[in-house]
This record gives sequence, structure tokens and C-alpha cells, in this order.
Amino acid sequence: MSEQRRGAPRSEAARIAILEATARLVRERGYEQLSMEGVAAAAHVGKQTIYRWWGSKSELVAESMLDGFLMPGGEEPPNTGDLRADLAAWLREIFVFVESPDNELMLRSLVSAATVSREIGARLHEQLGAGSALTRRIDDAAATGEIRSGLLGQDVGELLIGAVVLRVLTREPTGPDLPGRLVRSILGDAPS
Amino acid sequence: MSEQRRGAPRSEAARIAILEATARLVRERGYEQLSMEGVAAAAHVGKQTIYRWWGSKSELVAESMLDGFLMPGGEEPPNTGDLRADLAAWLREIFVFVESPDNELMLRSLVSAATVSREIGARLHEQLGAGSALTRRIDDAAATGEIRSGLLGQDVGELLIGAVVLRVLTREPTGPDLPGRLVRSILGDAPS
DNA sequence: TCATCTAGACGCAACGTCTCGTATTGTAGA
DNA sequence: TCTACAATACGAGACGTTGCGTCTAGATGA
Repeated sequence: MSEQRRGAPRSEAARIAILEATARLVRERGYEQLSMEGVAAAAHVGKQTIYRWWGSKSELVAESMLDGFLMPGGEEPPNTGDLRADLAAWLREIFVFVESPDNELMLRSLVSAATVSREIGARLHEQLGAGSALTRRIDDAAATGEIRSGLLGQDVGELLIGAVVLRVLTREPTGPDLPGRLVRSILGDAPS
Repeated sequence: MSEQRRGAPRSEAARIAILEATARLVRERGYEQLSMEGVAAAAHVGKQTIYRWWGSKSELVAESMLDGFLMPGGEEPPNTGDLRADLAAWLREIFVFVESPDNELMLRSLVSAATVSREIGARLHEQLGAGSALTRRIDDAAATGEIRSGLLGQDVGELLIGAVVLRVLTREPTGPDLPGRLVRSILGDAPS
């Protein structure tokens, strides 16, 4: 069944070099300033080699992210038994990451790419949505009565992550108490 | 004090034509495909007239939005006395608007522009943030005890609007019950 | 008089396609 | 087994096109 292809196989070295160069240039200059010519030059690769495998800038940025060259792996929230504190700590970490000048350009580039490519949007949702550790953690808490029942982990996750994305867009500075406020806005205070 | 300027004043006709052409082209082709040359041609305007008043594509798209050529004015949530129902209805309207194929390109263009221009981000926050009717409505409800105290209108608004923005990015279809679920995720069920 | 207007020329950067010559693989014939 | 040859990928870069942002020209209007 598996018809053998002829000719030279795809060069893994070129693929890696292109994705790494893309990640580096996105971090340095951002999405709009990223050019295919720049990537080709930085990766010491012919332009055709890029266009052969990726159709557009957004696809390229997408794969660079999905393969972990751009974004670190999804951090899981800690688990100390106190869901509210855990979520607030997790959010605080994320806000620190988001507000770091080193990551600003990269994150906005990711959002830009998502506005252009349906695929990135889908992967974004996949990586953040149902099935993540965050979602399960909240569902468990609802089942054990730590938080009020009726709460869906997926919905709570969307609200929290949405707030983070909104901050990326508005560039409003976050105060140290924002994570706690947001978590309590949803889950309320712990039962005494 | 008011020094009289000499020479011809700025042409309001040209300004309107440019902003309208920008809005039309953004709706038709999206942010990335929008070109300054295209706007100049469509508005029957010299390129210099655009560059004289706007410094970049993102600024142009920003003003086109802020002046109402792109976005409809901020809709206020209805007020029937039942905050949960009002917010759900308001969210439902927004999701319908967001998911309309006519508005998809425009909204993603707005997000793109916000990733590029700090000003748009700030205006976005200004238009959606504290001081809006939504925020006041929630603060009032917290004061009268319709919802639990300790909730800040600004935080709740950020969570809800963030969820909308996230949907714009992930392009996940929304179910008819999502607005109600999101509102109840935050406010809980009405006290019986 | 002076700032604005439309129109378009200008040099430059990047686009996406195409063509080289070379390297690397599978297939087929000697 | 050894040797052509076909197929494909590669780096490099030429090519025409598009859009960039600046600049000049001549007309218009306060």
C-alpha cells in the first residue's frame, strides 16, 4: 500500500533551521516585521524551501509555535488542595510571563497569526480548552464540593484565559491582586 | 492665545472618504490584505493626504473603528431588573454579531490592529472597561444585593469580554446556552 | 501667502514564481 | 552487483509585481 517515494527526502535540518529562525525573528521584531526573505536568509535556506512546505507567514509562525520553538509547554496549575490559591498563583505566573518585555512581541505575534489562520485558532483552543489540566482540576473541585456545583471547568477556563488574552491586547498593567480578584469573581470566597 | 493658522484647513470630505474606504476594504479583505495604496485609490485621495494625518495602517484602522465606521456603538445591556437574564441576552447579541460572516474579517482586523498599535489597545480598554454601562450595572447589582457582594463590575466585565475575544480568536462555534453558562459561572444562580 | 488637496514619479523592500546546478534517493537495465 | 537514470529536495538568486513611504508638481481655497 505504502508507495515508495523517489528522490531525496525532506531535510529535517532545513525544517528545524527555518522554524528556529522564525521563532528568533518573531521574538526580535514581531509578526508584522517578519519577512519570508528574512527567515530564508537567517536560516541559510532557499526561499523555495520555505514556500514548498508552508503557504504563508501565519502557517510558518503557527508551526513554529506548535512545535515548541515559540511557546513553552502549557504550564499546569499547582495543586496544594486549595483551588482558589492554586488558580491565583497560576494566573499570577501567567501574567508575569505575559508582561515580560521579552515575551510581549511574541505573544502579540501569536494573536496576529491566529487572526489570519483558522488553524492557529483551532490549535490555540485545543491547547487551552477542554482536556487541559486546568479544566480537569476545576471539574474535580466542583465534584468534591470545594466550589459550588454547576461550574464547568471549560467555562471557567475560558473566562480566565480570555481575561489574559484581553490584557495582552489592551496592554493594561496588572496589579498584584488581580489574579486573586479574578478567581474570586468566579469561584467566590472559600466556605468558612 | 489661539494662534490663527493660515492656509487651507483640513478637508473633512477627504477625512470621511478615507475612513469609509478603510472600513469598506477591511470588511471586504481583512487587515493583512489592506493596503494604503488601495485606500488612497478607493477614496480618490492622494497617498500624501493619508500619510499626513495617519502614521500607519493600524492607526488608520483604529480611527475608522473609533469613529464608528467599523464598529457599531457600544451596545448597552438591557435592564429588565434581572441582571443574569440581561447579561445573558446582551452576551447572546454579541455572539451573534461576532459570529456573523459579515463581521468576522472586521473583528479579526481589529484584533490585528490592536496587536500592532498600543493606542488601539488603550482605546479598546477605554471603550470596554471601567465607566461603561456594563460595569455600572454590575456594581449597582452588587450594591443592592442582587448578586453577592465583593464583585467588581470591572472584573466581571473583563472576564465576559475576554471570553468573547477568545471566541473571536479560536473561531469555536458558540452554542445557544453558552451566554447563560458564562454568566452563571460568575454570578451563580439567582437566590430563590 | 500658505497649508491643503489630487496625482503620480521615485527608489526600495518584499512578495511569490521560476530556473539554475547540485545532492540524495529509488528504480531499472546491464 | 554495478551502473545509468528518474524523481525529488536543496541553496542560491534572478525575475516581474506589488506596496511601501517620500517627494514634487500644479491646483484650490482660506
